[in-house]
Amino acid sequence: MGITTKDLAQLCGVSRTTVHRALHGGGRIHPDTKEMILHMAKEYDYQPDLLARGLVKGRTYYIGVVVLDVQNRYFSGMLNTISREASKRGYYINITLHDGDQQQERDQLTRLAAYHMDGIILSSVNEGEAYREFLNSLGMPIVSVDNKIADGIPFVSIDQRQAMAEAVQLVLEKGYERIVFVCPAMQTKGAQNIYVHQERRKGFEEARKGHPQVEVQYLLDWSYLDHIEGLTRDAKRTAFLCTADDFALEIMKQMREKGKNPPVDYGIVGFDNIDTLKYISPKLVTISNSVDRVSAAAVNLLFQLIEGKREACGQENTMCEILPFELMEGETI
Amino acid sequence: MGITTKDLAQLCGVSRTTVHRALHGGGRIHPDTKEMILHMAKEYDYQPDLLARGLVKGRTYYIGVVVLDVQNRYFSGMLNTISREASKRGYYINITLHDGDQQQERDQLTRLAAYHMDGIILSSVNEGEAYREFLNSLGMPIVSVDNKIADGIPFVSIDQRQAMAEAVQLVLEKGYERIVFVCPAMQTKGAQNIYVHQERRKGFEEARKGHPQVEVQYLLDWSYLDHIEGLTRDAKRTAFLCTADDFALEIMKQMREKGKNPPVDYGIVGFDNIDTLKYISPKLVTISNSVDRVSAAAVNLLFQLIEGKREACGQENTMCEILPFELMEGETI
DNA sequence: ATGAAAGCGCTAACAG
DNA sequence: CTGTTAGCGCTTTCAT
Repeated sequence: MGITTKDLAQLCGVSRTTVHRALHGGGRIHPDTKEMILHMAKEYDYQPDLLARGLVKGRTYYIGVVVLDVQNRYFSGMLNTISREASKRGYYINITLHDGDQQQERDQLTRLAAYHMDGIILSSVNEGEAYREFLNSLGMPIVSVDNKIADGIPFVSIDQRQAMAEAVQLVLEKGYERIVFVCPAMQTKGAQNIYVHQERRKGFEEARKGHPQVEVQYLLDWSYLDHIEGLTRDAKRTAFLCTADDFALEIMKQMREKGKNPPVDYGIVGFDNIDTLKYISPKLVTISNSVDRVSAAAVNLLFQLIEGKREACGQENTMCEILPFELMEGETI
Repeated sequence: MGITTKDLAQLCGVSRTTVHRALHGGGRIHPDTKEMILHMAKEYDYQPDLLARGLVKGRTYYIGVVVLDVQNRYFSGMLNTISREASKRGYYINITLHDGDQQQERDQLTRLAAYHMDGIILSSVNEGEAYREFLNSLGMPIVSVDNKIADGIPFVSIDQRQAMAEAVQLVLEKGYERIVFVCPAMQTKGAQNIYVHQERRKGFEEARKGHPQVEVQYLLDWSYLDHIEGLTRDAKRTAFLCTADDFALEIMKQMREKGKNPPVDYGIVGFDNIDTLKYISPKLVTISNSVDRVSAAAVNLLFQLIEGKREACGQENTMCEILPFELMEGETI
């Protein structure tokens, strides 16, 4: 393709080592030689071969990012933040998708390791001890976002349970008599990042305990849209509590077609605060997952691991960061 | 990190070449030796170093994708399609963002070239002869999406002009008396993929020619939202023709706050058919950019260039594909 | 101040 | 059927 250091050396009548010194400033080199070499380098548009450099240096200044899907608003926000944070530090990112497939996630990770990524940010659909072993075997710094994979794997997240509990609190304060908990994601084990949904559900269960007078219904599979209307036919004031904004949007869309809208006909709360919401009316009550902050924190943590060589996968002290969330006001409750 | 072929050779008491043969099946090798080596490879979880392989083979089975931003619905759709199409063929993608910055785009491309990507899919904010030179100097197959960069650079797109012309036709048929052409993207040269907007504008100009009785207004800068209301105060039936759905959504949002909604108070048409629209009511009339088809075609074209070695950057015959678009029915006109 | 030589891990051409 | 050798392009150590 382009010109190599060998070619440059020949053109300048010096050795490759000298060329290297001119380009990187190591050791003593005569100013004139240096200038001449740099001039030639520019002249012939020398570009270092990054594969070769990576091979010998053992680092590539790349961080690998493995997520489910770029089309998901949540992930695309994350990728933007990660990309910018990384490039501030002179790193680039290599984005790959696992599409919710557990094996694909493993494959992507081994490939990224084989390409000598300096670190990994991972939104996993795997978990457990065996997977921890696997991750450790890759021998590279890894930070998990949202998902607690296993003890010893650093992760960054918000307090999902607490967030959901506050949502429940809000709904109860408004006097709703029936809560429908919507979480179809749990059905497809492995095809979603189910950990966060599990946590949200736990938060829900804890919060409802103190309020036995409130009726609770669950919609836990992908046919949830078929049951929405039946649940809003009687006089009981009903609120839908969804573990993701997407579910809430689908419900609102379907109800609107029947001429029913929140907060008059029913109440509804989402989760994540995806930015599609800014175009939606009425404004959905939701919880901001603070994707920017979570992503930025993940990058920071990863760089500590990479550069400070802070025990990447220490068994004892799981490094994790729990960040604040925010209950977003809206018009649907 | 892991084990190398050298280690394996030592462990098995053979040469590295034999190990290589066992793993890749070239040449004659004794079945027993092969089995033994493969067994050992599994045992010690051998993973080839992809940097080293790329260095020697000159190919990485990676294609680089350079786009403005992942958060833009249009690009995220594109990335999903490209990723899936590529992995069907055993390739992976390396996604990088240029954030609308012309220099950053160049930098990303040179870096991707330095990493020996086998090909590039590019949504550019650059254009012209000088840039063509630059792209050619990279010496790798490149396909541009949407944007005709220069003669000789293959590209894939829909017929933007024709699409916009049809939108104009539709608006006129509905009897609107004033058309407001909304295209703030043109203002920030270099910060958007302005080529497509230019084309759309040309399509608009051509289509309006035959209809001098219709009043035409332009909103061509980012303060467009400030002028919306003034344009809908009189009795004239007004339609907004936007060069992107995002602009249309912003307008609808603002108007809704004033209690005005399409199609009663005004008409509005978007462009791109981003998938956020499915949650929006009333349903926006728009033009489907067929992002899936465009992306898939781009990947196909790129693979023809990569594998068939079809003249990557032939001056004479620009390889381009113009795909069909679709005018999407809706309720806002 | 400069150069020679070795090596990263893999592949490929040529011997035996 | 197997091994030896050379080389991808870069960095690094040790000599001069």
